[in-house]
This record gives sequence, structure tokens and C-alpha cells, in this order.
Amino acid sequence: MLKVTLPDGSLREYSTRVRPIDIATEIGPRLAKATLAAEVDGRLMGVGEALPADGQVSLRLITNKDPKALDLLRHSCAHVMARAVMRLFEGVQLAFGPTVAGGFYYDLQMEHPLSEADFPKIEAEMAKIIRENEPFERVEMGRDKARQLCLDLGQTLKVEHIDEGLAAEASVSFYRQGEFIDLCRGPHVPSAGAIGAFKLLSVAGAYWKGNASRQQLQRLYGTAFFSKQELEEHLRQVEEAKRRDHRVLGKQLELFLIDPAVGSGLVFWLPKGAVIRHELENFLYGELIRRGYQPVNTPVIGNVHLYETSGHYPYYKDSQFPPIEMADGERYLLRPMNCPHHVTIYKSKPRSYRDLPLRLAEFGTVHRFEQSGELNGMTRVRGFTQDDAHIFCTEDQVGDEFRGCIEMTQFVLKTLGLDDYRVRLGFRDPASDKYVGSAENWQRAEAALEQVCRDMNLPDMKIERGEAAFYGPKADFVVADCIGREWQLGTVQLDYNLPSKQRFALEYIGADNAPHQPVMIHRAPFGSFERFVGMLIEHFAGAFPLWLAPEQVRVMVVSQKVEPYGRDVQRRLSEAGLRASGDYRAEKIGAKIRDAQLELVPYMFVLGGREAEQGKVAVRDRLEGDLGAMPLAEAVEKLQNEIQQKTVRQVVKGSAGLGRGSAENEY
RNA sequence: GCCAGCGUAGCUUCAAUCGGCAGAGCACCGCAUUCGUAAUGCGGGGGUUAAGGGUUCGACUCCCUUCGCUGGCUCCA
Repeated sequence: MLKVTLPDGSLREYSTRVRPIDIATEIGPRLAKATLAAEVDGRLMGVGEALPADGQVSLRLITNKDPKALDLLRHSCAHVMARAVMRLFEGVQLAFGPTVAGGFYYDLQMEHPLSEADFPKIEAEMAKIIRENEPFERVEMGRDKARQLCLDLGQTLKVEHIDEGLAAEASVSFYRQGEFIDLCRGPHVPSAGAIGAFKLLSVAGAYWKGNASRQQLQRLYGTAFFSKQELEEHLRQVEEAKRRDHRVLGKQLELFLIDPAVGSGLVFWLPKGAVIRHELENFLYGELIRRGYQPVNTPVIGNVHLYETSGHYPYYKDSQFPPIEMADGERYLLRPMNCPHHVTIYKSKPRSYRDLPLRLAEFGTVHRFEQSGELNGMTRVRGFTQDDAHIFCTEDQVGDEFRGCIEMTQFVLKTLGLDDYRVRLGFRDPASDKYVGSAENWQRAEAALEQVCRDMNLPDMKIERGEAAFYGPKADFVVADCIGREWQLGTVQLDYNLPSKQRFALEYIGADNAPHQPVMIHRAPFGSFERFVGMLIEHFAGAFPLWLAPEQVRVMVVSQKVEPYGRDVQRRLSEAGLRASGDYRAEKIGAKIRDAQLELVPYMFVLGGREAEQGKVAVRDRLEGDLGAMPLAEAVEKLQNEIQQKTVRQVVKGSAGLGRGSAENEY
């Protein structure tokens, strides 16, 4: 006897073996038709799999309205895609084909190099498979038999997966659809016809099992939806994300420049971009002072010995610019991190417990030789400036200091209208030997970090093993922008190792008049100005809030007769501390307005004979249009208010399906 | 670094049929126009088609090498 509880609380009893589809049919034929899968005690299964013979289960039927249904559909579409590729090309080896945030992929090993030119015929074959609407049949078998089957099919990658990844499983499952059979945990939609709309997106290389020393496979990306409208909406959102690309906007709006003649990944901040950076720097600087940090400035290169002591040189040798070798044999390294320099300041005199916490802050420029394939606009570069600081404190102070870092981060993000973020805790992988420091130090640091995060009740916190820095555990901030894309910005890291005897041997004299070892906290909550501004460009789509806007107001004259008045107004705006420009070209006012709108200037002051006579300005708001004429002083006050409040006026909300919510499927 | 794709004027707006005269729009410069809330008209300058080599009577176009960029993978102190 099996007792089944449904989500509405009703209870059904069965004395014979039933499948979810039988229960759906019993409830109604429409439901049976719409049911794609079932969730039984929280575990997904296909509609045709038998439920237990007795006991009690809770059952939820999954229709296309269910958020989990889309992943199911996409995974099934991945099978359809693999099947189509196998029909079209010889010798295709299947690897893995999971769903991801915006769709799915399948990793394939095959002779023919796939390119977008192949997409139309693959898509046509997929459409044919979907029209045929064959069912996905689940077949379970013992691992030996499964291994033999994969061997017979020539699927050696699957054989390896059965031997290694699935070594603990007594039996495994396959899904068959016509001539196509694939090792797969499932479940799938009942038949291919459920796939309403799909599209192949791109092809890329991907290493087998994510290991760069193993062979490279071809990864074919696609996406699928229940309806064509949903697919089109998704593609529209992807377009929207592209429209905001900071690399394109950065060039159009003259914010920054990267010139191959100088070097890949080296950023030039153009005048307009530099304004944004300086405003942010000033804002952060003020916050740092308010929170008891002391600004310092330190050299951007240093003797290699320093980084050997810290461990950075040996650990990251390959991703640093090689040392500069001097005639006398001395070697200098372009600094890849600021911490050894701040440690040097700490060590420059004896420290008392009364001096702690010591918080040293520097907008520190560092250089790292990132791999060429990693470089990307401003978000991945070879020279960048971190909003760095190092806190030296006693063990008792760790909690408060760490909390202070997070509070400042929260405050700054909120000011910019970025209130959607999550925290990732990167802990050590105990099996790896890439870390420095004793196991006790690590345990202490991890426990302290986790405790503070739990106390602060941080959103969506997740512990990830193996993601720590080599000297300590870290908390990463992952911020979602207004269209839902996630950006990994800065980190806060706890460090019991650099201060240790084996490294820099830091100490302070305690109340007991004995030396003690301080704890270091590394924090760069916004990562770098390059990455942060890159993210902001995309977040605001180039339309910055007034306090950050490179050009805050543009004076434009209706005819050149009022140019003298215009120049006077512009001068008075500059004197009032506003970033003002003027458009005195012999163009019609409509053209000047259009240009200013396209250049995303927040305010336009339109001046004609009337304004000149009355000493007024006609204020045009980029977002709301003509606000009418008002005395200059009133207009200036309005803008100054908005600047002082750091108002974020433009609120765009959406999701490009590019951020969170990636499925954790290992099909 | 690896896989795949791409590289034409300042422009991530792009054209050039089979290998047959490198051409538009925007921007820029000049002249005219002096205009009231998203494009005034006319004219002009601007190119070693990423660089180098090869095939060919002839190369933007085909082949090779290098550089750069894009999408991924790996990495990310």
C-alpha cells in the first residue's frame, strides 16, 4: 500500500504499483497531458518511472508552469542536439551535457571542427527530431552491463565516467530516443515534442572533466523554451545585455582606452572615465577616513625577496611580469599585491596592543600577467588599482573588524543602487597542498569567518571548499546588476599566515608585556576601480547618476545671438562646482538636444532670447524632458541637491538569464 | 596558454557578385543658415583593406605566419 500526499494536502492510496503519469491521469486528462515530470520527496523523476510499492511519499507533478520544468526541457533539448550532431557527423563521442543559467550545452569529441556555419543544418535536424516527437525512454542496468554497452557504442568517455565518476553506483540509467542512447541520470520530458522553441548559440572549446592537461572537446551551446515568444524574449534580453557592453560604451562615451600598441590589458582612463573614477575614489576615501582607516602610499615595485617571503612570487610566478634584473644581480618585481608593502609599514616600528586595530588603506596599483585569453575590457586586465586595505588586529578584534568591512561594502553598494548581492565563503581544500600555514591556523580562520557571516545573517551565503586564497579563507562579494548579471567584485580575507614566524613574523606587545602575533585582514571589497567601473558602465548602461556623470549639464543656445549669455551661464555653473560644457555650434536646437541625449548628459540648459532677458535657464531633464524655465540659482540648487544625495534615478530591472540560478545538474 | 570565429576610413553601422577601378552612413573640416526641446543644406578631407610572406596577369577576396579582438575552456594572490 502506497500513500501519496499531493501539494494541496490531499491523500491518495494505491495498492498496485503506480507511476506519476497514472496519478495525473486519474486527476484529469488535461493535467496528464501537461505533466512533464514529478517531484517525489524532493527528488525529480520521469512521469513513467514507477513509484515505490508501499510507504508514504509526497508527490508534486511538474508542468511547464513549474520553474524546474525549464531545466528539464533544456536538458532534453541537449539530448536532441547531440542526437542531431551524431546523425550529421561521423565518430561523435559524447561527454557531458548539462543545463546552465541561460540554456544548455553538450561537450562532444569529434573530428569535424564545428562552427556557426554548421548551426543551420544541426538546427534543421533537431527540428526534425522534435517533429517526430519520439519518447525519451529510461533504461536502467547494472554497471558492468552499462560499461559494456558504452564500449559497444564506442563511447569511451562514458566508459571512463562509469569507471571513475560513477564508481560508487551499483546501477546506472540510460535514456533512449530512437537510435540515440545516452548514459544519463535524467529525468527527461516525456517526449521531444515538448520543446517548443530552441536555438544554437555558440561553440567553444572545453577541457574534458575541466582539466587543462586533458584533451579539449567541442562545447556546443544552445537554449530552449516552451514557446517561441519566450525564446524571443530571452534573445531580446541578451541583446539588451550586449547593448550595455562596457567595451562598446566605454569607447562611444570616451571613458577609457586600451591600445594594443601599449599592451593588452593596460587601461587608459580618458578624461570622462577619470572623472567617474575620481568621484568614486573621493567617496570611498571619505568613507575610509570616517571608519578609522589611515591612507598610505607605497612603491609599485619591490625587491623580489619581499614577495618570496610573502609567498606571492613562488605561488604566482607564471602570472606575474618577470622580475627586472639589475646589473648587480638585484631583482625587482612589479608588485602583484599590496599586502607585503603594508606589512613593511606595520613592521617599521614596535606596535602595542593599544595601536590595534591598525587599518592601512591604499588605492594600490598592481600588475599581473594574466593569460592572453583571459583579458576582457576593463573587467580582466594586467594593471589595475585595488581599493585595498590591510587591518592588523588582535584575535579578539577579528569579528568586529570583519563586520566593519562588510558594513562599509553594504553601504557603498547601496549608495550605487546595487542591493542585490551574495557572499561566497572560500575555504581550504584539505586534500590540496597549495596552501601555506598550519592546519590549526586555517581552522581558526575558517571558524571565525563563518561565525561572523552567520551572526550577520548574510544573504545566500555558501561555503565553497578549495576556493580559499593560498594564505587564508575569504568571503567574496558577488553583486547582481540591474539586469541580473552577476559580478564577482572584491573579497575580504582572513590571514593568520603572513603575520606568522615563517612569513613576516609580525608582533605586537600585549597588555601582559609579552609579544603576540596579530591577525591580518585583507580587504578590497570593490576589487579594482577598473572592474568596478566596468560593472557600473553596464549597470547604468552608461547613464551615470548625476554625482558620477562626467558631464553633468550642457548649456546650449538656441541661436548664436545668445552665445554671450550662454558662456556666462556656463562659467557660473563651473564656479558652482558643476561639470558643465557648452554647445555653441551653428546647429538647430533639436540637433544639439539630440546629441546631448545620445551622449547621456543628465541635464541640458536651453538658452534663447527669453532666458537671456530674464536671467533664467530652461532646464531639460534627459529622462523627463522640458522642465520649463527657472532662475539660474534655482536650477543650480536643484542639481547640487541631486549630487549631494547621490540620487540614483534610473531604475531598470530585469534578468538577462545570465546570472544566478544556474542548475546544479550533472547529467 | 588552449579551441573556434573575426579583423575594410575615428565608428562593435557596414558595402564591394566567381579573384577584376576600395564605396556609403555617422563623426570630422569648410561655406551658407541663426533656428525654441531628439538629425538644416551644400561642399571637402580621410584607406599600405591588422602586419608580413606566398599563389596569380591581377588579392579585401585563396594559402601560410604573426599580432589583435570576440565567444568559451583553464586560471584568478
